[in-house]
Amino acid sequence: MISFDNFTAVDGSPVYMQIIMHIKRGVAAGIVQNEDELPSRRVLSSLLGVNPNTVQKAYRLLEEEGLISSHSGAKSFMQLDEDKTNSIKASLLENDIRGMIRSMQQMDISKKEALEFIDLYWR
Amino acid sequence: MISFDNFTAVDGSPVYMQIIMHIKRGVAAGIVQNEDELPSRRVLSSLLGVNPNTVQKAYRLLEEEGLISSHSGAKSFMQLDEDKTNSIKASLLENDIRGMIRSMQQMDISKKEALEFIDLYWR
DNA sequence: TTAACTGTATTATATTCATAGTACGGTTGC
DNA sequence: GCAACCGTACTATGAATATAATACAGTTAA
Repeated sequence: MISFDNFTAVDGSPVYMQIIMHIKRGVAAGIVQNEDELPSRRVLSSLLGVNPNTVQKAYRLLEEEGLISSHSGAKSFMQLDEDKTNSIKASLLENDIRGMIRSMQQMDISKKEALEFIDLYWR
Repeated sequence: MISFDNFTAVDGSPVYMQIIMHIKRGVAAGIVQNEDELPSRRVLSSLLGVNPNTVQKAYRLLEEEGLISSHSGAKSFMQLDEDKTNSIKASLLENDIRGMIRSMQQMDISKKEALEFIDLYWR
């Protein structure tokens, strides 16, 4: 069962998008694997304190991406292969890193300083 | 006059927030300084291709933060001192770095790998 | 079999973000 | 003085996000 233990829905972006990202980061980390069972819409919404429709939207979009298989009445499962997993990992990584680098460069921070900051804040 | 040359309004977050961040990053970089003149609401909205109300919202929030002084009929100017500038820089830096580190840790990336990625993507 | 759970769908409401259009009075340079 | 700006304010509209309350049919385990 995919875990949402360390999920915190408070970063400004839509909750349904945060749910999607939580799952994709799990996939990128190898924590979420093919055929893993997803919490039901009702269970997850109650766990996160959000509306079932919000979870349904996240799951629907993931299904449209081909990462989840859902069938009426049955539980939902991850539908992954090596290609999908690799492509998710690569895209998330590049996105996050490029975003942070753009920010730091706009703040006129040097690469050396950036590396030092990361070293400092990493725990 | 504060420049919006390299501004691109397409990162998912609200445009008014992107305007605020653009200015704050300029402050953090030392490019935007005390008493610098801001483009008028109408001029900037037309430059960015957004509604004047969107720019007004960004400016209003910056004024409420004490970073801008506006008076009806007159142009708007930055209102900065060393304390404000330092606090903006520190807060932006910490935010960006912590966000990126959280992402990379969720993806199970090691600190060593993280530093290598930054080194690779920095240009 | 049947009760409990599942996915799915619908309607209604509220808030935020952004747009469009208009208006009013203050400031500034010619 | 006056035209051309400026900040500020308001109403109306629409899309996106999220909530609430139902409803219905498929699946599954006791």
